[in-house]
Amino acid sequence: MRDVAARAGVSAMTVSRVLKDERVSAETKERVLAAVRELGYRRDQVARTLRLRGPSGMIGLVVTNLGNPFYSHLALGAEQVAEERGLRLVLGNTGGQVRRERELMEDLAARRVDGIIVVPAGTSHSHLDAASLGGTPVVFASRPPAGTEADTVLVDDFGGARAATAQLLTEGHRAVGFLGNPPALFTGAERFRGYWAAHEEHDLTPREEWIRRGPQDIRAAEAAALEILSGDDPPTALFCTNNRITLGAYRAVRHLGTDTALAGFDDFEMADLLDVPVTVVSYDAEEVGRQAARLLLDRIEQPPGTPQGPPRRTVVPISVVRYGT
Amino acid sequence: MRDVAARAGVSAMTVSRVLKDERVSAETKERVLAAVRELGYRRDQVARTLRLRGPSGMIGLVVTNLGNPFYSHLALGAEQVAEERGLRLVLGNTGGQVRRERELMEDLAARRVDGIIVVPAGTSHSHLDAASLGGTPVVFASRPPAGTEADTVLVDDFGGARAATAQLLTEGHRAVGFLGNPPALFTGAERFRGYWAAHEEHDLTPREEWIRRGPQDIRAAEAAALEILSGDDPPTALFCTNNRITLGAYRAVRHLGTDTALAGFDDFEMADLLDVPVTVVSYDAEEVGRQAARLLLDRIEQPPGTPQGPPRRTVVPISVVRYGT
DNA sequence: CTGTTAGCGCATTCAC
DNA sequence: GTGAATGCGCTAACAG
Repeated sequence: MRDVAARAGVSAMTVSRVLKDERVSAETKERVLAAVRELGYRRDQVARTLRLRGPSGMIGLVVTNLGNPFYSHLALGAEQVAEERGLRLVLGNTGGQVRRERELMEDLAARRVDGIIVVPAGTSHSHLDAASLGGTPVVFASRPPAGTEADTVLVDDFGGARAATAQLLTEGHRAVGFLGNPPALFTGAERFRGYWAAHEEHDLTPREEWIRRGPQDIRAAEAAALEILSGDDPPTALFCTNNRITLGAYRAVRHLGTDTALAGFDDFEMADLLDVPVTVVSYDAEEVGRQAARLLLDRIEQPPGTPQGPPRRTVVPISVVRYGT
Repeated sequence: MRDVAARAGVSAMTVSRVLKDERVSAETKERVLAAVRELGYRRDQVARTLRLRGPSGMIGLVVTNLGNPFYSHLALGAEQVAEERGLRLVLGNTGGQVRRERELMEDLAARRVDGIIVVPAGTSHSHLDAASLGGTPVVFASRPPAGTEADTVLVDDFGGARAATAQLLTEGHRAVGFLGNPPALFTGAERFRGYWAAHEEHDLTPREEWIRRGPQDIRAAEAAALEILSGDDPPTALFCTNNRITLGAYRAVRHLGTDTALAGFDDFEMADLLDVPVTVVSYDAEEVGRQAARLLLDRIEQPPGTPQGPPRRTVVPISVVRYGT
């Protein structure tokens, strides 16, 4: 900046003003801009952030597994909103490890990110509290905070699971199995609740033999589905809590050649091409990211000193789509 | 830091030393660490980066579309390697717009990222040159630089397309259509070259009517495939340049009920469950990100003053997988 | 409209 | 082993 100033025959302060587009004579401005171009000068964001003692222009995004399309779409949505404000996204992948999560949050706070969106990993989230992070605002996505309070964006897990299960029941199925995430996961618990609620509303009680709350990947889901469907008196339909599991179940159904109906959380490409009827809970993963970013920006753009409002919570709606015959 | 120093009854300098684990008496160290804990002190990365005049501990990743699984896996791979070195990833999504790309690169350089991995958007990349970015090292991923030189990681586009096409020809097909990206895209051009080369090696020349070099998404690909397959003397197989297009082609084949064989770049879930034979070019997208990050780290960790070696180029291998009957 | 002074939070250099 | 001065690059606040 000094170099630019020297070349333009002005003080550093004037250069700073030109770059900020403050009141400077047109002529001086021209000279300074010329010098900037000639020297290929670029204002240093790091020094700027330090001096301004304020926003770094970056927001953190901490997810459990970027390889999962849900999270990459969430990231995309958050990026879109951040981009509109000229904010950059700093990414962290925890792999579901609480320790990594804690380190990441600390590191992001130390980098003075303006706020953090996090898909929390563990079951206790006191280390994700804004206060313990030097006041960095935090928004939870996909799973709600436990042991702290914060803005949150959720998917309608309960409603989606209930509606999809209800769809099967309405079609006449009376024996609907459940294949899905462990109950320790918020989404797993909610989706199971939905599955159960739909049954209650039809005055039915699911049979324990038809329920598997463990499988996490396609292979495990396939194995579990094979087991359920090979039992005596197998269910005529299966509800699956995510698309990996639905795929596993489909493999099993296809393998056995039964005409088991499937319903599952998460839409997927090709769902309409399977040769068994599939009901799917569809929602906009990008929208989860967008809403999270918006909640965060609302906090960030709050003038300092303003009393903080209570935590807000939004829910991204789902729709049930029925494919196949 | 001053607060911590005061509380521990030492100077700020000593606190700095403790945090860097330099020679400090064990007793002092203990007192300082206690003060750090009590005050919840966290060393400011921004000030640190400014003072050290060096590494910010962040690397930039600029991709065209994070919603595409290829890029999100690339990001995941890059994150893995960065994570090992304690580096954070700063993400930018260009949507394929050169203008956004230029702005992003500028911004990242201004933030003093240690280096940038970029999937370039346009056809001329002089604005992506390290020199024009204040010396920030740049690595190209998936597409090579044009109009500048830089380290690059590519997928074996040519080899993959050739091998997959050859597979079809070896199975006896003599009429193989081509469905794919426009030739302006590096990958599109390379994959077309591969398709063509396989034919030459079999002393064949593909017919123009079987070639569509435009479709970019599933719908367009489906339409194009329907067109080709509905013509007189349609091909008995199709080579598709990416998984979106393969899916579109599959829809068309399924719709028409022909027994057209398919081959395509990119593996995808369920490829083995389709009811037509599918040959797929499989590769590790995460590995592209990992290798890009490694090339970048090699540059970054080069002690300043060391003469820069020539640009390096690595190619991620592919394998051909045949599914179905 | 423009320049000068001072300091953001930290770490390097030199003293002690 | 520890402390005091100095400056990284930039910009508020206050002159002029």
